[in-house]
Amino acid sequence: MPVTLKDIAEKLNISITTVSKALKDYPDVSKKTKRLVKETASLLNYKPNSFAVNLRTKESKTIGLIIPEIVHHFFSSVINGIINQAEKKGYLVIILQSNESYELEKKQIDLLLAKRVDGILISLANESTDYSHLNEILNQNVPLVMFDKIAKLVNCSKVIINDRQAAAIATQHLIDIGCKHIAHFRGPLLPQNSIDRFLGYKKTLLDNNLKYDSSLVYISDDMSFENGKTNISKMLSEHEHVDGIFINTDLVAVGAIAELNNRGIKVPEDIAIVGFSNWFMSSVISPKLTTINQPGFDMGKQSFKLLYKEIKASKKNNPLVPKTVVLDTDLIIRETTSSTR
Amino acid sequence: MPVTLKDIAEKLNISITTVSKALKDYPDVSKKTKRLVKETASLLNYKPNSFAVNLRTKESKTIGLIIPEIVHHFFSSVINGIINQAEKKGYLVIILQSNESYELEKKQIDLLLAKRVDGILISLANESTDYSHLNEILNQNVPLVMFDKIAKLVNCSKVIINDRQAAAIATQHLIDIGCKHIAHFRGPLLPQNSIDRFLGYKKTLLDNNLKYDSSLVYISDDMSFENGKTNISKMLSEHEHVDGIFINTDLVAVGAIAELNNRGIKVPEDIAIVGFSNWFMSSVISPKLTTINQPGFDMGKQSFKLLYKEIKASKKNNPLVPKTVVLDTDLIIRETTSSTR
DNA sequence: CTGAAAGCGCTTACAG
DNA sequence: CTGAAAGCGCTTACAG
Repeated sequence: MPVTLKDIAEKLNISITTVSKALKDYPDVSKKTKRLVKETASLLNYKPNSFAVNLRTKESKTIGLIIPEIVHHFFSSVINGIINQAEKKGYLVIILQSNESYELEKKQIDLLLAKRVDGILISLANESTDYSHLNEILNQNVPLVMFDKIAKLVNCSKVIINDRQAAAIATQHLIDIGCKHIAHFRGPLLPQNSIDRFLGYKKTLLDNNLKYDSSLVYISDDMSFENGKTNISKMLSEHEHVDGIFINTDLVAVGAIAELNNRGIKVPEDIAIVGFSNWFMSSVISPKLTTINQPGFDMGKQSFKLLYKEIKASKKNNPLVPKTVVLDTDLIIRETTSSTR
Repeated sequence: MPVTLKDIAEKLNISITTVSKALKDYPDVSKKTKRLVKETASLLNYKPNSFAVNLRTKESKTIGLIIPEIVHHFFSSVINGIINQAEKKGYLVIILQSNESYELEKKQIDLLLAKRVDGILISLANESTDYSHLNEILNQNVPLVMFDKIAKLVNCSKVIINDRQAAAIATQHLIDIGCKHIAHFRGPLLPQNSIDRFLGYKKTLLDNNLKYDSSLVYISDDMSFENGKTNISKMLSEHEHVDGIFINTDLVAVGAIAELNNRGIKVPEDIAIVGFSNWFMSSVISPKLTTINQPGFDMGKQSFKLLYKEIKASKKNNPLVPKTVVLDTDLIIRETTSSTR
């Protein structure tokens, strides 16, 4: 049986109240009593029963995190940033994976709300179009922060990168090294970041007086290695002059490069490529991938920090005005866009 | 304010007791009352207060997971297997990262015990030599299952692969394709799987009447890409005839291959390589890496299953005899050991 | 079939 | 400086 306040009180012949106050350093307890209580507590290896504390204080120092996919370099970096920062502030993190499914995401939010976590961090599933489950969180006054894959219309704090700008920088880089016919492998239609990267690509073409041709835009349904291969095959059968591709995510880019290698098409001489995310893998393949570095760890850290502030504020019944933090990205130039291989 | 049993009771003019029993389908409540209570509960959107339930039932349906590193293909697969299986059984998972540090691991175990999780899953940090923190878990009668990086001497259930056998198969494969001077890049000295893989390598050499030369064994301190490059450099400066290397983990192998590529040394013609883990990356580099496939997802799944059984048993005060589950691995032959490139 | 009562282990407003 | 008491929201043994 675990030791309780009662055990300490009985041992010292004082009240439970005094024991509790002594342990929490209330000013109205004598030094002597405090010393005695603390000694006894550590002697008996007393640990407060968190279940009771939770019930009394109505908080569990636990937050929930829902992520589309854990086995994913970017997201696991974000997780790392989150639990790192959370631990510093004394919070634990329950992690759930939506598998890009709206239904699962919804169920998991219910789970976390039933669990009465102190706050929720979420990166949306690609499938999620309806936001009632997210508003449900806000209705219950549970602090919510969205990151990376967000819903613009939900009124909560967000941590994102400037996808449109990053995509513009990537596309401009292809133009700068001389590409004239630039294709784009985009993500699914719904996620905001997939849309923004596409818009950044399109705008940059037009800003440079290059023609935008919608048939040069290919969709990677599940953002996989295979998608990269099939998109390349499709593209090559439909277009002859493509000399550069801006690809929504590194994994697809790696698949694309593999297929180009197979076909003996030279990267970057025949077709230059820029990816997105800066997975570790990208620096290890041949040729090494030029890509946009996305600060996963920092995104996790900032997301928790925002959530933490909201938790504090909501405890004081003093809710914060939602805020959007935009993190910097940078272009990492490697072999798939440099001719000095 | 969240709805409580009391709210429902007052609305229906019955007792809290009856409401509670009706919701849990106790047989001694009339059908009519049950219907009424359930209707009202769903009308008011009643959710049991988990804090109160935890305090009463002394369980939280939450387990803790400590892992050395999250941003790691193998471990993130294990996490995936664990939370997947846990969710099916109605358990949530709190994840912590030890960063391969013994001190952190110890602190995190304290955290989880203070939190009174229903059970703990752990894969040990490389640094951990002392096991008192693990025995502390057992002393408090909290179910514990170790996986992958285990301590043989701790008396709990375990889920592992047969590292020695897998290493033997990898080494034998190098011998079978004709290698005569086989080096080994091993992991740090402490972890059991690093020891076992080394032993499998050594034994296989001897079984094949090849000489075991300890100077052909190099240590990768932090199992990094860089370790692979520096080990290769060191090895090439010390030995001339090496024609095969069995490398403890894929990331190091990828670094090794990169360095060999840089130096114009042909893989597998000059030096053949077998890795360990089957990271996604391994099938994407050039040449593609022959490796041992380690079933991460399944290891997570089995670990949770074992823990779940122990939780059930310990609730009935009927503790299980610790059990070790050994999962199968297989050799994936790719280009770094095949001459048909 | 229904309900009063005890109790899980804390915290804290209040009295002395 | 100390402590009795109420209460957080449930569950369940027991009485009727």
